[in-house]
Amino acid sequence: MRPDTALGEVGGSAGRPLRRDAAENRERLLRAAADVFAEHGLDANVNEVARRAGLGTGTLYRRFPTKEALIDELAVVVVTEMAEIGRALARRKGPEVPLHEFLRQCAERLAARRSALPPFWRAPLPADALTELRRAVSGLVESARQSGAVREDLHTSDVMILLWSLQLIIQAVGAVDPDAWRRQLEIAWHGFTAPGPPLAHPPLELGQLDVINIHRGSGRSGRRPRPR
Amino acid sequence: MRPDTALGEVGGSAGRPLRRDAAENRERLLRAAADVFAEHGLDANVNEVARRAGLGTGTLYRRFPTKEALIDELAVVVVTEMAEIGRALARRKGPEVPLHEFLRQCAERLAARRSALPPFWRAPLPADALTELRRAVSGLVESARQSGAVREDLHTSDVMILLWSLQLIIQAVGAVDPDAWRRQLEIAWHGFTAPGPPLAHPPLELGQLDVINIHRGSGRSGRRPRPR
Amino acid sequence: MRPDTALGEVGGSAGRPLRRDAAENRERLLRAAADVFAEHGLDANVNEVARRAGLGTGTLYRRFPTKEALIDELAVVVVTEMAEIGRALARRKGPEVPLHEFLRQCAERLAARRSALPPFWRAPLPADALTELRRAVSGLVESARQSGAVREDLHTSDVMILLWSLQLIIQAVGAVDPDAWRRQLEIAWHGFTAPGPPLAHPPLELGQLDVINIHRGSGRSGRRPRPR
Amino acid sequence: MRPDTALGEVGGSAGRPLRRDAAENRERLLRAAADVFAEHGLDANVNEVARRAGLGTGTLYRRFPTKEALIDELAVVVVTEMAEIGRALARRKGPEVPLHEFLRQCAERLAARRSALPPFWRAPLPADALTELRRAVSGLVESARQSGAVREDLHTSDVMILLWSLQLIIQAVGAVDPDAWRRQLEIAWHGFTAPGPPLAHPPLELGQLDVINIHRGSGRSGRRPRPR
DNA sequence: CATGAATGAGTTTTCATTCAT
DNA sequence: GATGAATGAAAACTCATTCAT
Repeated sequence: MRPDTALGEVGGSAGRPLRRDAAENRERLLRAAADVFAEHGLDANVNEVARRAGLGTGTLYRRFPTKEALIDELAVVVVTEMAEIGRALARRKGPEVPLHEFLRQCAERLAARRSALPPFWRAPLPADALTELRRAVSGLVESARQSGAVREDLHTSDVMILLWSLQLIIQAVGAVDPDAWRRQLEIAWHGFTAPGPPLAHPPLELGQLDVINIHRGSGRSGRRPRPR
Repeated sequence: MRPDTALGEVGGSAGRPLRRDAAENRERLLRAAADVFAEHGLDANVNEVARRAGLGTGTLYRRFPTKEALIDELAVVVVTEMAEIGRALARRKGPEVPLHEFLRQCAERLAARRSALPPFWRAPLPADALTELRRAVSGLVESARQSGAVREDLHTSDVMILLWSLQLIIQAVGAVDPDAWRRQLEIAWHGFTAPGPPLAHPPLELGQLDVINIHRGSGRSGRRPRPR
Repeated sequence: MRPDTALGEVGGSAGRPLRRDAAENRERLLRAAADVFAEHGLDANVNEVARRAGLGTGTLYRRFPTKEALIDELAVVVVTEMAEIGRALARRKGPEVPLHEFLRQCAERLAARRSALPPFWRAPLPADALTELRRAVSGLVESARQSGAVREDLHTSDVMILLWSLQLIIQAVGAVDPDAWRRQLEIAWHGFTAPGPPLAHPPLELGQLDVINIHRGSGRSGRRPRPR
Repeated sequence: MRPDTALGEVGGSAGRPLRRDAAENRERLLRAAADVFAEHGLDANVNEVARRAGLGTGTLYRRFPTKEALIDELAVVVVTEMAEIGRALARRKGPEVPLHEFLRQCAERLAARRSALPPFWRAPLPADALTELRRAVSGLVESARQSGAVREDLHTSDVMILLWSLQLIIQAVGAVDPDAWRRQLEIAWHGFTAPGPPLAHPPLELGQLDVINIHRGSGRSGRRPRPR
């Protein structure tokens, strides 16, 4: 999926420590951050991230202005990936229901990236990334509804919430059963497709998903830069 | 719905120190903790909790030996409440499906306690409380299966996971739409009841729910009590 | 006597931050700690040490992971110095009794370092340092015995205990009479050299000196580092 | 020795908890304090002392206005005991050297009271108690000198310092060898009695022993009462 | 009088962020 | 550009002392 464009060695000529390319450092830091946050939670030490990336603290701060920004970036990576999955499936023609496949592939990616998930809880996510995802999901939901694959009144926000729930399940019990999400997705899909009278309760407005509040970055914790 | 014995108002008109009974202080602290953690997340300052309760830090630490213990207690309150709801419904005879009513009432309680939820994420919860809840849910699932209200292969762990998901939804978007969970529960219930072939994927073992890992309170900071 | 390499002045004229080398900071911290502990005892505030060194608390904790470690290091410096004095005298050829000279020089050093002594009480000292000292003393005692300078049954532990006593005297009354130890050493030396029947009571085993217990730093307070 | 005058039950008539006599409480507290301080050092918690005495904190504070006072009292008990030993021996007629016997009995008492020793380090000791001890020791030294049992120039302060050293030894290694002091006293006594030219260094003035500085109660630590 | 709950300043330690080298 | 030493505010927790019951 998303090509790791920045991963190739860019090399240098001097005999000293090969001038590492900025883009490569960025990748190293993101990978290290994913690991460290997965192990210790978002409270993990930012120096530990730098150390794990084999870089200095200063370098980390050159790439990401704050710990906040680093975490956000991790979340963006995940969300962007899911948006791309959605767009790819929308293009594809075939007999299977793209929405179903989308959920499966997303969960698969989430499970693979399990280490990068803690930040996913963070909200508000950078708006752009979320908007892309929402747009992609909307299209899939629309076409699923039109093909009669899911109930008439299924809403995009219902799918978004399912994604969140799957993410929760993967993060929570993935270590113990990496495939636990499959059963829950199966059940949830039954919920999406089961026939019956319209749902009694209205869906969440999409805009409301922006204010998701899981604590972290809302109830500001952490040092504030020292004024000089 | 069940009087708010655990965290509810404990009398007193206004005056000022109305006779600070130890038990009352405990309640004040739990209420304050619920509020503060809801506002700032579990990283919230413990002194803030004491201040909000109108008590000294030392008093808080007299009741709860550790920040950890305070948080756990908050979670236990919620879990215990749900177990009680389950036991009450199991006793009740009537036409409605107790499991469905159980989920509704639980969600209702969770929504009412929205401010007390952050700690609910914590795991492992003290084992006793969880065991009670699991036992209650098991009974409800069993009878629902036997009455044919839900699919044959619905498992207790599926319901537990749904509870977690509802909790997530309430915590995440409850501020913006306190009733958002109703729709999601409706959909999920359809998933539980929809007819069809057996689920392709096996359920989670109940014991595995114990190792849930959400990273909060693992990346602990601050003093640890001096070992004696 | 021996240049003050360990804690002594480390150059720099006046200006201000003269190039804060890590090693220099370490010395500054040790010197500050010696002073502060001498003034306020081992219960002294660790922040005060940092402040006295003109450094931030964090810097102190970068060099010494724990207050404990800082104190230990101070003790090690003193003990190591005494071991070196012993080794130097063992090499030296001459008419005087090296053991006597050793005691004199040690006391002289202790008196000069009076401000650094509180931690010396701490036990158990890091084993290596103590072992070195014990080995050096053993040699001196042995040769003193063979030359007939001291009684046949003088034991290394007797000398170690005398060192402790001298340290006590210096710490206790040094402020009021910096030379008080001279008289006590003189008396004690008479005790070591006086002829007569063998001592009626057996010496302490050397290993038993390891378990010395003076209670300081056992009644620990404050944060413990987070376990990794 | 010192009769435990206050130990008898004083009894009460009411059916409720026998009104414990104030004097008895005092004794209980002192005994508990000795134990606790011996176990944890002078930094030990004052509540622990009360608990060990089976009394409330308030009761402790009714008997001793501050922790400081409690500690001082413990030291006074020991010093007073030694003064009494001295006076008793001064009265006794016999062939043995009373000073030698005094040191032996003192050490014996110190070893027996090992648990009460930590406070003995404290200085300044309450003046009255020390004065008594000093007076008693002076008499013994004087008569020992006149009988020719010890060197001409032995000074009272030399004996006082020996007492301190013995105390140190007992406290430090008593747990491992309760009789270690016997050998050290033997050696020291040889130092007191060995013939030879006068000591080259002058004795400490007795008054100077008052300013002994072992840290604790000089470099004021601990809470200061909150001004109201 | 005795009790023990309450108090809050003070302690040790952490860690996001800066900046001299 | 990269580094990692330095920083110091903030956090969890303790405990001598007070005082309502």
